[in-house]
Amino acid sequence: MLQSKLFTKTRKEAPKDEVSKNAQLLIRGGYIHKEMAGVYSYLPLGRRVLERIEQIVREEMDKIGGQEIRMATLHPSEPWKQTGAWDGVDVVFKILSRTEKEYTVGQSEEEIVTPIAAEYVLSYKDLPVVIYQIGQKYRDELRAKSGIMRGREFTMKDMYSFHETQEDFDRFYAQAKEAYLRVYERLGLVAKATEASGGAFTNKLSYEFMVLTEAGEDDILYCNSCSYCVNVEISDQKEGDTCTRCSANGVLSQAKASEVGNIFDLGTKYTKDFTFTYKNKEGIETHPIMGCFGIGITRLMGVIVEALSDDRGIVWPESVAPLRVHLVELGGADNADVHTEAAELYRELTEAGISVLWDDRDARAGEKFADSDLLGLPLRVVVSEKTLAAGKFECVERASGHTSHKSISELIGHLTANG
RNA sequence: CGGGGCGUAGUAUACCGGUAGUACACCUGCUUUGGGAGCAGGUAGACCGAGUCCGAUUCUCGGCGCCCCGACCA
Repeated sequence: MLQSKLFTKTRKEAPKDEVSKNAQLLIRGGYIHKEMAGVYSYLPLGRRVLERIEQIVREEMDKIGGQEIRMATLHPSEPWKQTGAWDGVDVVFKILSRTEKEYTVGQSEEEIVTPIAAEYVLSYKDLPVVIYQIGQKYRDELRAKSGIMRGREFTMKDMYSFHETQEDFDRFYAQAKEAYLRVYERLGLVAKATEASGGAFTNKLSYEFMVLTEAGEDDILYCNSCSYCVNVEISDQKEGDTCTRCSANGVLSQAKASEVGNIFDLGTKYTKDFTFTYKNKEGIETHPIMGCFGIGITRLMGVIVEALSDDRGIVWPESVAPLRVHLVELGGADNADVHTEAAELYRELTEAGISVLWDDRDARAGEKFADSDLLGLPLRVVVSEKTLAAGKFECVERASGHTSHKSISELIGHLTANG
């Protein structure tokens, strides 16, 4: 990708109506565009990041048997009235058509997925079923805030599972928990599986997956010795208390965190609402047990920026960076050899399957470096008169600042070995 | 939804009851070239409506929008 052709530009200053770090940096970098409070469009670089996050989530969901679907965005009001959400859940958007017919858009999609599953699950032999989608969600929040971390429109992976027995549900629930932790690890985040309230339909606990960040909206208590972590909303303990779950007498610390996923036992709430039954081994109509598993894709993107950026800009982990290499050509407009060398490097890297943003603009070094820091691609490779003379390119890792000098073959070897 | 704040070029800001200045960005030219360059010239702006006033971007009221705190977030 040529930076001179990229239609977005960086800017020095963030718009004054954005206070959150994630929105400031993402707008300055040209990753996103604000449409209105809580609603953002994702521009070429931002879209690439989202797609990479989605792909990691997709791979991990597929590994535990998830089958991806895509549900409708526009929904009839009837199923929402059937479950009580139309009048009972105040974040549900209500749309009135010109013929006065009522519609809504999904804020979570039990109302849509349950009837779909019911159509195909007729026998205990058809269970379990695990289906998910990655798509837009809409919530009529009274107040959007924190940039892309809490909007009225956002991207979520929502997965639903249907089971014959509680034991089978519990087995899958444990698998899902592990899959979630793998997702966050691959994204370069440290997430804690946090005990939280189970919501409206169960007395059981649920897990929220929390990433420690000052930008978060939740407060959690976590043990410094074991993996125990709990949302303060449901905890009767406090900071400094001894952890009751671990054998090592760990101490609880309190911290701000952002919820980037949750997994719920829905019991038979929805399968009963939609009279979804299957015939069990005895031939008796039975309601499946249902689970719901969410991951906030756009929120994850915001959390990654919040958690990993520094005072010069964004620092993308290798796993989600929009492109791997920022090829920065210095003085190429006045030195044809530099430009030719940069073009050659661009060609070879691209042919080796490595994604490259080539800063081929006629701009000064300071501006290019500042832009490079802001955009936050993992590896900057500089081509200039200096590097031509040295016969090696200057390679700087964005995250660590570590600098090395490599030939084309060394660079490609390095990137393909770690790719 | 309660409370607070803010709406001036693409972005960030200044001043002002007499129609607006600066910086960056953008366009033209020259110089410069390893950490957001310099000079010269240029394009571009008062959220909407009503009121007060000879005159409103400025004051008042209403609307809309945006931000923050809180509440809310099955």
